[in-house]
Formats: sequence, structure tokens, C-alpha cells
Amino acid sequence: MKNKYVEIYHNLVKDIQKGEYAAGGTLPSEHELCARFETSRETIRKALNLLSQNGYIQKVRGKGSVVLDRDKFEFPVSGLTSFKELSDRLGQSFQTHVHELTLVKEAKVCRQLNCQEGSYLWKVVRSREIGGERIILDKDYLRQDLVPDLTKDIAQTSLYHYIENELGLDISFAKKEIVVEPVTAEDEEFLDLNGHDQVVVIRSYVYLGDTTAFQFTESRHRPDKFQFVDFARRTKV
Amino acid sequence: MKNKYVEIYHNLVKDIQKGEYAAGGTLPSEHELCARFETSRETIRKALNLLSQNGYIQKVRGKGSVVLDRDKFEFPVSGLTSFKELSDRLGQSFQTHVHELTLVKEAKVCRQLNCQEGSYLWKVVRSREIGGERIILDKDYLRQDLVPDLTKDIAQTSLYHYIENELGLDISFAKKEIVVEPVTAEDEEFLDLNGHDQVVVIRSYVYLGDTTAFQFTESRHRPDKFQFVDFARRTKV
DNA sequence: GATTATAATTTGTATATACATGTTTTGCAA
DNA sequence: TTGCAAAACATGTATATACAAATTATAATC
Repeated sequence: MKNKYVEIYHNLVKDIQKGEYAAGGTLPSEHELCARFETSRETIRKALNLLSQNGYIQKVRGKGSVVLDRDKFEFPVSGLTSFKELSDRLGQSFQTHVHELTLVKEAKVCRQLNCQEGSYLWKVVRSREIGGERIILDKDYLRQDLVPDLTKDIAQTSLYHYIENELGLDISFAKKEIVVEPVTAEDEEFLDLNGHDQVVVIRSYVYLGDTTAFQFTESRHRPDKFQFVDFARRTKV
Repeated sequence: MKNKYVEIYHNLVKDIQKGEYAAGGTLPSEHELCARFETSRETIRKALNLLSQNGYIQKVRGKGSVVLDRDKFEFPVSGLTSFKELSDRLGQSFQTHVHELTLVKEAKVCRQLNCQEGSYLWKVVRSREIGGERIILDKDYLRQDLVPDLTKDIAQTSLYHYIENELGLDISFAKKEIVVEPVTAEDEEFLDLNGHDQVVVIRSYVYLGDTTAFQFTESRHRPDKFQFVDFARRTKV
């Protein structure tokens, strides 16, 4: 947290989550926030823009920054969230089973990730158990030239934490697709399907800050346990 | 288009879509764009931020604004898009059937929309036919105090166009949820389910710029025809 | 007291400057 | 030619000012 406006953003998020500012009410004016954080108005406005983009406030001209009601609608899976972050927030007991951790050559995935056809990729297959049921199957492909070493222990805890904090890679954005597909033999092997014959599939291409594509993930969910929640601003045509 | 930075944004989007700037390459530098659009750097940066937020570019410090490849991954249903906008973009033949257009009192929906319990809501039920199959069932509830008049003709063409362009309401943001649920009798009545016993349900709460909740929508899709595509930036913890 | 006009408040846009930080190019020296 | 240092270039952050536009509070008038 070295940037002033990011720090102010986190401060305000914390205040809103604590209930300091009630939903429907307004934040202090930009002028007041300038005084409180001892900074310029443009810096405050950058922080407020972050709040606005993430669905915490709606700025209304002449009125102020109206605090939005996030509780009415829970936000467990918005943005780019890893399974561990999700479980932490839900506070449920969960378990991760690592079924495969190998170096493979898959031309099709390589093409998608814009890397050399012959280069190696880490393939990680994990199932997620929540409340005693294995309901999510995650298949990850990572570029081995960017993530040289990977252990079962890392796969068991959190890939993202290792990649960001240990390797220092800057995970920046992702393109994702959600579709519904028939179950595969793999799904039947690793999941407690409970009679379901279809799964919700989230395919993600994950990129670093320098636009390098470095990961492809296929996350397969049992339909009755799947939920995706999103906050979207309308971009005027 | 009265705002300079919004206009510049649209200009650059058009250029990117025309292929003026190839994916993987960079846009002209901020300095050059200042000269071309005869404006200040901050104004250019506001336009570039819009491009970044919408997945057109990735800014890399010291390098420039790298153009992202949107074609590799189609973007039909990102953000807040109405069915008509979607169909227009896909260019497929489609048809809308209006099954119901009535004024109702539904306390549960009223509470969700923060309006008087006894007030009237427009209820609009429509099915969407693409390629000869009815695959989407849309149920809309709109506050009658905000949308006084509604005709079958409007429901048949585009609600959003009418609301934004004719009524001048400022649709600003939405909270949406995607889940999978068993089919209902209504689904079976209005959709060609083709043997499917589950549907993908998108529930949306739509808000105006002044944070007024004014619409609740439930969009029910046949699973094999459903696709949701999203661009997400990672917000650092 | 109610309505209207005015002023104060609040956010939106546009512009300008200074410096920091990362990348690329250039040029000098070995 | 190669290698390294310096300069040039590109984006990031912080600050400042001026004015526009919408809302709210205040004062004045009938």
C-alpha cells in the first residue's frame, strides 16, 4: 500500500464494511475527505472512482457519493477470485484434493497462451470439497517458463498466493466464459455429482500486467452449488 | 457525446475495431494523442482508462497502451446488455413473443425495489426465439411510477431503448446473479426445452444514476444455448 | 406561510506542472 | 563488436486552478 489513493480507497472500504456509512446515505464530501486525508481533491477522486467501479458507491452530481447496499445482494464471486479467497470469505470448511500435478505439452493450450508449441505447461487437476461433497473440479494449465517450480503443497493451499507473493508475478486481468456442458468421465471420477448430468464450466484466460498470457483454467461446478454474482456498470452506446 | 474524453474514447474504440491498431501492438503515446486530439494529457488518460476498464487495452508503464485481442474471445454478453443489442451484434434472426404485459402488485418485488408496497409494477413476460427455437424467457418488473406507459409494441422491440431514449431515464448499474435451477411449468409452456430439465437463471436488479432501483429482471436460458463472457481486472487485496 | 430567487455546496470536466518509475534507444568506451 | 552508462521516452502519482452543472440551503418577496 504505497499509493495514497489506493490506501484511501482501502480505508473507505473498511469504513463502509464496518457500517460507518449507512447504505443510502452519503460519504463525506470530496472537500471534507481532502481535509481528513490531507491530500488534494484529484487524489480523493481517484479513490472514489475505485469505490464506484467496485460497486461500493454511486456518485450523484450535486449530491455526493451515495453508499450502495451490498448486503442485499451478496458478492462472493465477483471479479477475479481464487477458490481460497472465496472459501475464506464464506468461512465454510473446505478441502482441496490434488489429483494431478504434471508437466505436459499440449499444443492447443499453448496456442491459446501464445507460447512456443513445444514448451512445457504445468497441468494441475484439483477437486474442491465443501461440506463433505466434492462439487468443483479445477483444471489449471500454467506456463512452466513463468512458474518454474510447483509442488503438491502449493497446489493444495493456494496457487495465486504463491504466484503473486512468492514469485512476484503481477496477475492483472482475465477473460472468462461461463457455459453449461454435459458431464465427462473425469467429472464423474472426481466429483460427487449427485445425479446431475451437466456441469457449469468457467473457462478463464489469465494475463499478467505486461499482457503475457500465462494461465488457462477450466473450473467445473455442480449446477446446484454454482452461483456467480456480478456488479456491472452500463457503458453508454 | 459532449464530453471530450468520452468522445476520444469512442474514437479510439472505433479505430481499434477497424483494425487500425493491431492486437499486441501499442496505441500512440499519450503525448502523441494529446497532439492529435488537441487536448491535455489528463483528458487523454481519462479516455485511456475507459479503454482499459472495458478490456480494449492494457497500460504498461514505460512501454505504452498495448491493444488486447478481443477477437480470440468473443464478448457478446458482457456488462449490461439488452437482448436487442445482443441480437443486433450477433446478426442472427430472432423474434420476441410478448406473453404478458400487465400492471401488478407484488409485495416481494416491491420490497426489493424499495418502493411502496401498494404501488403498481409493470410485469412483462417475453420469450426470445432464435433460429426457430424459443430459448430465453424474460420476466421483467418495472416501477410504474417511473415508466407510466408501456405498450406491447415497445415490449416487442426494445424496453431499454424506450426507457433511455424516449423517457430519458439514466440506466446506470446493475447487480446480477447467475444460477442454475430446475425448470418450472412456465418454462415448459413458453420455451422449447428440448428435453432439458434445468435452466440458467440470470436475476438482475437495475438502478438509475440517482441510485433509484427501478427494474427487476429474471432471464431464463436453455442451458445449451447459454453463454456469459466477461472481462475482469484483478483488484489487489 | 408559500413561492421564488439567490447563494452555498457538491460533483464533473479540462488544463497545467512537477516529479517518480519503468522501458527503449543512443552513444561512448573498452 | 560488445557492454554499459546516459539520455530520451512512456506511463504513474500528486498537486493546483478554473469553470460548469446539479442539488440543497438560505433569504427575500408576495
